[in-house]
Amino acid sequence: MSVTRKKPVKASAESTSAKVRAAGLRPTRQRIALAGLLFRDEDRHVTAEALHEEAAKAGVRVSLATIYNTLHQFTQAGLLNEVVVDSGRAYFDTNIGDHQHFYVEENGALIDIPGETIGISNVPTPPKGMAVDRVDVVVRIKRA
Amino acid sequence: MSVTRKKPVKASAESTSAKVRAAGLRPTRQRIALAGLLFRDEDRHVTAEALHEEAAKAGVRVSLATIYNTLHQFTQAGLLNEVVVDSGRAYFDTNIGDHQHFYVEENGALIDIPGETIGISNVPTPPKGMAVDRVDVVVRIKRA
DNA sequence: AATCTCTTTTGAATTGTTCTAAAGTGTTGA
DNA sequence: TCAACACTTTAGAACAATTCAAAAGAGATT
Ligand SMILES: [Mn+2]
Ligand SMILES: [Mn+2]
Ligand SMILES: [Zn+2]
Ligand SMILES: [Zn+2]
Repeated sequence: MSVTRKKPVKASAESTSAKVRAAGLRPTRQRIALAGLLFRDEDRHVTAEALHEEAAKAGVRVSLATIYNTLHQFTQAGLLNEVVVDSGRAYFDTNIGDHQHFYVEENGALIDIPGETIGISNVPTPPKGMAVDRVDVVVRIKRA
Repeated sequence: MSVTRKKPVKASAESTSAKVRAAGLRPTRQRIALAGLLFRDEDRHVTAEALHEEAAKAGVRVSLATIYNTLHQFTQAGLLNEVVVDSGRAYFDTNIGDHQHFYVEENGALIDIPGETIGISNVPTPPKGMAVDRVDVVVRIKRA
């Protein structure tokens, strides 16, 4: 049988608030609204600017500074992961499980590659006194 | 016997100029000086700002705009590779062979991992109409 | 409700990079 | 050898992404 990861099908405002609180953060209007946008459906990848626009469209007034604060707090709380694929802007990922990405250089889109898919072997031992924090694999793709 | 990659042991001003010319670029004072710094010894990883400071220390007057122009031109000419490990600044690598990196988050240092070391298998097929451009692996390390 | 602490906001500040347009330099071929 | 042209460099402005500061606002606790 295949190991299927449970997706949060539909998070209520209640559980959203609880999720924020469980992360050790006060469930403020802004944090609840952003968590609602981020975690209501499928896993997703957002930039600060994109989330800001999305919030605006959803009628939620949140400053850009708060978007940045929130993304970083959620990341620190383990609710989000940061994905580094571009030396110009930061992406945040609601999929916090072990997985990799396709990165479409042309339009900046990220596509998840399930964690069991790619095999990575023989990662060398880090220099003395250092330990592996994380191994990131980015498959850059472009129009064939 | 082991396959040892040839390192450019010591590039003369002559050959540096030739290298720039061979890349289809006019061997200007700035480009020759920067190529000299970049390719004289071992493979290295630089940021624009770091190369700018290094040039200044070496007594070469080059504007930051020229550093950026040159790094991009060298990259486009295949003399350098860009390495994406930080969403805040761009790194350029004089090692253009297939290889991966350790990235020391603490101080921004990059350490090469030879191309034959890490094994990557089962890279999935990209979406229709797309092709793999490159697979990047970054091993993020921190103090143990 | 009073109070305390944590948050949000606005706008300025910073950082990294790109752009502009004017001045300078490499190349070519009389 | 040098004029003429194309390509380069430069300073500084402009931009984009992100962070910071200080003051106003809002959750939590009593
Ligand atoms: Mn670039
Ligand atoms: Mn930036
Ligand atoms: Zn992802
Ligand atoms: Zn390298």
